[in-house]
Amino acid sequence: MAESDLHVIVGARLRGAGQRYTSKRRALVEILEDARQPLSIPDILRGRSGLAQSSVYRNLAALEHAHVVRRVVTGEDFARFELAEDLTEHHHHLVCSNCGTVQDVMIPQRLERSMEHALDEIAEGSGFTAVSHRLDLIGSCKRCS
Amino acid sequence: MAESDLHVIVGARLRGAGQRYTSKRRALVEILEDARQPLSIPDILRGRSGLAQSSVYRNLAALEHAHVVRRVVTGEDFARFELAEDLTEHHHHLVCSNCGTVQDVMIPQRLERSMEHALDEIAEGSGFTAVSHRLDLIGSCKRCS
DNA sequence: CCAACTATGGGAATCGTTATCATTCTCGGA
DNA sequence: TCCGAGAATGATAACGATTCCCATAGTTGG
Repeated sequence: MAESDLHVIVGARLRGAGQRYTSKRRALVEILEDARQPLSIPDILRGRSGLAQSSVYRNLAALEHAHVVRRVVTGEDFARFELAEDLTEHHHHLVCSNCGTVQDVMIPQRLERSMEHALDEIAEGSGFTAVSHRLDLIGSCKRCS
Repeated sequence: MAESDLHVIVGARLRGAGQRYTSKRRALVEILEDARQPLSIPDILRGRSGLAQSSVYRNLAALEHAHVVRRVVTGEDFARFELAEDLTEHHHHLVCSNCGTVQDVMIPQRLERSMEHALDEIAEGSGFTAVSHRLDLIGSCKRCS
């Protein structure tokens, strides 16, 4: 996806939610785009967003509500955020249970497809309407093991 | 697994961690065993554990450390707990993004196996040592949809 | 029965996250 | 370009789940 396309799409989604696409929010989106893994608020504040902590929280909430970013739950005591999957690519996570870092990973198309198929059946059988799935590997990252 | 076996195993694991298996902790284990889905602390306090809130937290931490219970992260603002998988059965979760409930579900052995195989390869290729995996379906439960 | 140690409960402390509010900025209309 | 309404920002207070602390009660081994 071209750089400009991303901002056009994000802008459209924000306006659709009655929000503006300010320079601060653009900076936030760019920081998330450059990262190769979901970022925590401390990570983002360390970056050069030029945003106050309260604004980072508020803007991430706004972006999440506009389906631009997704909150990733990790078990650490703070949340992590990444761009929504339809702005990047469908992927999963390698979660290090020692240091808490999360690394993006993709799995073979074939497996992804057979998994989705099976999950649809399961959901249906349980009267559950599945919207998405989340597959994380828990273990030790290269640095910790 | 017979009822008594469970308590024998739990007792052994706790003693192995230098802890006692008190009646309060036994009550906690039984509440988790009877539940068909991971329970939150409020859920547990509503039950008849007879435990103070601080003791529930402390005991769940002790049980988690002894590998008797597992903390389930859901994105709600409180955690949920379930018995460790080797005390029950390997399963996954249907997470309702509306009301927050989590329902246990099992997936076909065939898929489970091909998934594990693929995940091992992926982890290895990334220098990651996988210990376990987590597969959740996100969507709307029967009651909410 | 004692002594040492662990568990318990209540409440204070912690810390990530949210809400509040005064100020600043932005966009559209005149 | 200038104005005004509404949105965004930043500093700080409030909130709530979880953890910590400590005095008391219970348990275990000798």
